[in-house]
Amino acid sequence: MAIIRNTIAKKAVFEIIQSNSTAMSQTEIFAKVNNICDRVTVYRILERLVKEVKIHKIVNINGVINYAPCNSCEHEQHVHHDHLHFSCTTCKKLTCISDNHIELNIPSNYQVAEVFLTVSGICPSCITIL
Amino acid sequence: MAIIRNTIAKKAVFEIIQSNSTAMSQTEIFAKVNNICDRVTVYRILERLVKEVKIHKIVNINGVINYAPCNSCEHEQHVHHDHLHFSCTTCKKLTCISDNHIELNIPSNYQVAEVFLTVSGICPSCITIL
DNA sequence: TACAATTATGCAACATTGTTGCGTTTATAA
DNA sequence: TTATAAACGCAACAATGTTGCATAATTGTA
Repeated sequence: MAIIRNTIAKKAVFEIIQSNSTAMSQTEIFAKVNNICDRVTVYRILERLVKEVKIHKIVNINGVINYAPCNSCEHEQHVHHDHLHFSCTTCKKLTCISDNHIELNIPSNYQVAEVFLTVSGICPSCITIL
Repeated sequence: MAIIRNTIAKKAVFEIIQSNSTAMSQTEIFAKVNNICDRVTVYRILERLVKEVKIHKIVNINGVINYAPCNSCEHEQHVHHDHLHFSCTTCKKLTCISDNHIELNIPSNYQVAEVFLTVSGICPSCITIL
């Protein structure tokens, strides 16, 4: 069985993700990590944090993978029934919005793992700039 | 005003997308195009078809952009309230599933453009293989 | 405290996906 | 048939993500 290590770089990456109000891409995270570790290491740390269910992956509308802390993930199924992601087409930021209910109507021969509800548009701060 | 041309390559790409049961990536489409045109041309054709609202873009859970025909897109707002995308983690195929209702509860200071509802998991054909 | 085991890292190289510039070709309207 | 703008090919580039392998670091155990 694998022993999980809590390294300096891993702690730093997790801290960065947790303290940010929006989801972050690997590029953004690496920029904030201040050369504490290699680019590849960031990828590997993110992979581990996802596996440990400390963060989760969200794809924004451009196809860039973003990471957000898993605060409200108490349920083992990891299905976010009240969780929505807003993907801003202007600043490309990905924001989590709670209190959204989804009713799924999927044929029973599909095995559902995760539900991603992403809304594209313009976020409040970009609207005010316009 | 731009004149839209219906070239051989464009017709071929559209035909490929329409005749496939699942959404397709640029790579898959290019593979089926049989060297009728360049890789870059496929990208440009896809871009045009999206602009003409003949196909639409969907991002699968890996971040790869997929394209599907726009059959049920009658409404100009282009918001799919009854449309869901199933992203298979095994075969990576993206399938459209209808008859799903989403109730959105987004703060009014956000300007919504499109809604993407993607469900990851295992599709029927991959379940039977397992 | 020192050591062994194995997890984690750095570096280099590569793979995939998508984009841009520019000169040439081609479809369409007149 | 021809002019013109749209579409294309090619080459080069950019961004994002992955893999292999040798080295470093952490943690449990002696």
